[in-house]
Amino acid sequence: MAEPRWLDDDEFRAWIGYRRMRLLLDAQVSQDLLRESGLSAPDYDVLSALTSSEGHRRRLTELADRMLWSKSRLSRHIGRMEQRGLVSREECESDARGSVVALTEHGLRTIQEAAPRHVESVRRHFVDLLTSEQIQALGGIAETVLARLAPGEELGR
Amino acid sequence: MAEPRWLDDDEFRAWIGYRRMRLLLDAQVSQDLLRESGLSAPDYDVLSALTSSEGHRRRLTELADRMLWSKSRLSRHIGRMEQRGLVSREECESDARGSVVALTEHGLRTIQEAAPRHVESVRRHFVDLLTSEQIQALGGIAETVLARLAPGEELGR
DNA sequence: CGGCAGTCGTTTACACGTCAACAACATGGT
DNA sequence: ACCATGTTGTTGACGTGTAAACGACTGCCG
Repeated sequence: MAEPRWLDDDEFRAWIGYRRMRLLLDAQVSQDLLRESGLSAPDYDVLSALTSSEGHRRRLTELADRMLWSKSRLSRHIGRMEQRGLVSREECESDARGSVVALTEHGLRTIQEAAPRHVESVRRHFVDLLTSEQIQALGGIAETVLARLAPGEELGR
Repeated sequence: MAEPRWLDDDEFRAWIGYRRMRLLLDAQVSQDLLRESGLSAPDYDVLSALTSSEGHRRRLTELADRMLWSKSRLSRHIGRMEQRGLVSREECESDARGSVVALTEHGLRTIQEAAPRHVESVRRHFVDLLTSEQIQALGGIAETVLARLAPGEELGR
């Protein structure tokens, strides 16, 4: 095998820094979320995706695709969240195989209370530490990398 | 609760972009690693940390601290890697409670063959897509965020 | 219509991580 | 030397992710 192009110092710093940031930042934000709102990060993602869906409900496969989760994973997770009363399963009218996942009243209140604290946590450990130039740079970096990994995806609100 | 400072468009783009990049980039790089070298990302991290240790061996707790892993996780993972002949456990001379984890001949060959392919994968999906300004910016971002989460850590080679 | 490839969601078996408890040992003060 | 306290690495119980197989159902083509 030909000698590869090893990473130079800047590249190494960026890659290792990214990996370490990913480890610590996600752990910290998840911990805050769990302590302050009783939600795991995946819980929050599910509730968040449902909140921004029409009628606060969505087909299981649609939801899985949107979240980039496997159907299996989502099915299991929805089962657990259903036990806790955060979401509910409904039959799909147009397809007898299908399931529709819906936000419950309790789930809605939970995400509404969790969201502001979560935003504060993200600010505390991340956004507020960076300059607006850095924020823009990171947005551009993510966009570039994702354009290759997930063509045709938008980072819309 | 007072109305929180919601994220503006740039901040939202950076945060969501980061989260989605983390999801897809790590999945892609891990998949390459497993297909090309038969190693999981955690496997690679362990081998990598051992390779850059004196004598290709290290106390279990030291290794766990360095990797930011729990001792439990490392102990279990070392057990599995031992089964595959990648590492071996030795008794510690200076502390009868202790274990020393050592790279085997097979483990060394494996990481040496895996490294160039892994670097190529990181380049393909990440480093080579970015300008040197973006690489430097990301290094700075990670450094800033980590300074708060892991005070007194260095991103040394 | 009838049949059949394909999709939907669930489930089974397994891999892997965490937390808490544990035995074995180290360490420091008296 | 002795005991209290803390550390080390492993383990059991558990929660959660994946891959593959599955039954139920759809939709299309002959």
